[in-house]
Amino acid sequence: MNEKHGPNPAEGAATVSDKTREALRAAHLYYMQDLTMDAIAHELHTSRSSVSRLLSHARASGLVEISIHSPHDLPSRIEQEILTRFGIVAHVVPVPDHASDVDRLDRVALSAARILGRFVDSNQVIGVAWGSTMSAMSRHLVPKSTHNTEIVQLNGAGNGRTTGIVYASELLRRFGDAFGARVQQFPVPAFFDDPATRRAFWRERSTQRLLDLQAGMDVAIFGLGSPFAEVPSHVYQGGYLDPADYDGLSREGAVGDVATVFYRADGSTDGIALNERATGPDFAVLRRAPRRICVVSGRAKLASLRGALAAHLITDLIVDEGTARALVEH
Amino acid sequence: MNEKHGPNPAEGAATVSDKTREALRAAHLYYMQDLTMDAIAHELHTSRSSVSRLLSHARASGLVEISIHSPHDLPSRIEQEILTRFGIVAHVVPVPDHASDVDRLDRVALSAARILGRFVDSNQVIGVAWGSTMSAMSRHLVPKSTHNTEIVQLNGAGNGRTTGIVYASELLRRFGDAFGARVQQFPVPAFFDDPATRRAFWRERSTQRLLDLQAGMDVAIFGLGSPFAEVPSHVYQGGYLDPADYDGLSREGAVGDVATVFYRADGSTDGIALNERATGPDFAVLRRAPRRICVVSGRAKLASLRGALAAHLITDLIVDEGTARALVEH
DNA sequence: CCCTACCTTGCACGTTTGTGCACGCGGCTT
DNA sequence: AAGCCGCGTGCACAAACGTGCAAGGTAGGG
Repeated sequence: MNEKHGPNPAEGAATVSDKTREALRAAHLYYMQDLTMDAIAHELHTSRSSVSRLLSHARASGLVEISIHSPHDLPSRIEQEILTRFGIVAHVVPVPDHASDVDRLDRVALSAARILGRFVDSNQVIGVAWGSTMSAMSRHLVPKSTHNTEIVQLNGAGNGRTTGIVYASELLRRFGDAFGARVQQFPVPAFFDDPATRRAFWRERSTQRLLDLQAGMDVAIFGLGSPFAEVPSHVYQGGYLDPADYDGLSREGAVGDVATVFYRADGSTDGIALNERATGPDFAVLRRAPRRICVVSGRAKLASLRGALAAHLITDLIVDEGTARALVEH
Repeated sequence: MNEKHGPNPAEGAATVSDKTREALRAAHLYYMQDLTMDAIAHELHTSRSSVSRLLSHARASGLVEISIHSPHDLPSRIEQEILTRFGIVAHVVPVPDHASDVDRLDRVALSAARILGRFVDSNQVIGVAWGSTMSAMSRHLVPKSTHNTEIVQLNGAGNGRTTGIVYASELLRRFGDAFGARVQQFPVPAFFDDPATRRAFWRERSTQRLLDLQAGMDVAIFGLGSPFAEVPSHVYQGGYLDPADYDGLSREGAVGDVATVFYRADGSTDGIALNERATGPDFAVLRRAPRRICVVSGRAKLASLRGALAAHLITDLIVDEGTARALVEH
């Protein structure tokens, strides 16, 4: 309801850098020297609670980075298997089999958000799709300061009448904030009603500028849609598609989509009529990005995932354990 | 009450890798997904205490790595200053000014041990000196598995009648264990009584082999001795040097030593008689190592540090804050 | 086969850490 | 000037965590 903007340039500049400096020192003392927060509070002439908060801040703002290395002599069997079978790097997120789908998605998204920092760097163009997975991720991003990096929206988000999902602009803004990057919105609906409108729009110079950015992406980040799964992705709930569309997709054998562009189990897209109205990048464009990070959770998306792999859309996969296991089981 | 779930009824060799695997999973759940230990215990079908121990193991064995990045737009003033003034990379360890010398040394050593992992890698020869600083470090090393790496003792350690300091062999063994590296002992006293003995010994083929290794070091790690400080380094306490030696050092203007080799404030070593009997590598040899990591704590070693800098012995410095500050103050 | 020594586990307790709340200090508005 | 508002602080309590200890289980040797 309220805007929490407030860089506060007046006295904020000194304060914020001061706080960071203290947080840095607290982090050193806590993580490098194993002091208790009490001891740190004493050294910093403040209270223990403030130290607790300072350390929270240090973690949340990426001053402290916690990474997990599996020893080289003990590689994850599944990740190894995925690498040899599909030629992509997998990050398998451990989630118990009995977890609910929403739990699973949250936990995968949280892990993904924390891994993401490794892929993002200065002077990059980063494409971000839009969906429930990306939305969950956006809430947990660990900031990392970069220069001259741009966040580009990959597909339109249509109007805002969604089911509690944050709007695309909010999502993009979170990515931009986390990395100190400029954000390029793509103010179009998820699907045009008429292919002709799309084509016309695509000829606009402002659209062209954005498409050019997309074509030069260094990193793309996206989830997968799976239109015929028991729990359809949220793109299919917002009223973006009507029964006729579904019939069409079904007839054409579509098994999933990436940023509103649909594909079949073998990765092909030709002849899927709905794609003429979609707003996401053509796969040929998408594949020009050297790193293409896909975040998936839930066995319901297995068919989608297989299709996306067949289409070579993925170079790095972040996936829950159950789905990963199902993927490598023949 | 227990043993409700026996995953591996028959086992033995698998237990250690099993434990690591579990620790890895626990670490993922704890550090990437922010679950509580309780929740993890439930997912792993064990008790909370076991999870606590599992996570301790994960940290202690280097499965989990915690690093601290100061943001690029907020570099530590002191580290920056040292870089421009001396051309070396400094890691300043925050320690309150009122800390005792032993505290200071412990805390710097702890930090240094945790930073060390960044410098160690496979297929390297790593020279390690011997002293109270290195001893303290050795107790906190974070394991990192490497292949074909060797730890080489830089200077002799004499007999074992030391003041509660672990013997050199123990110290070296700890380094070797931490990195899965072979250890090359150097079974000689810290100082020979007679320069001729040293020269003779140096001609031995077994000694030559070790000297060759030293000459090909990739990394050297050492503390600094400061013979004339209020609290002399432990090399000067073990009865290695007698009053005549001290007189000689004093006359020659020695301000410190690296691995038993003494130098003056300007970094020169020529004409310091004691060096003829020392067992550490000549500075010309030492300087062939591309990375030379020096760990220092306490203002008492400031003169030593200045001399070592003048001699260009250091490429990476790990130092407590007070000493760092004193170093850059003119 | 049994015994012993060692290792692992879970429990119980004390310590350490996270967080809602009330207070106090500016700054900004009226 | 007064008052409101936002922010940071410390307190107090609850939650989470670490660890000594004793019970049980395993391996290895007699």
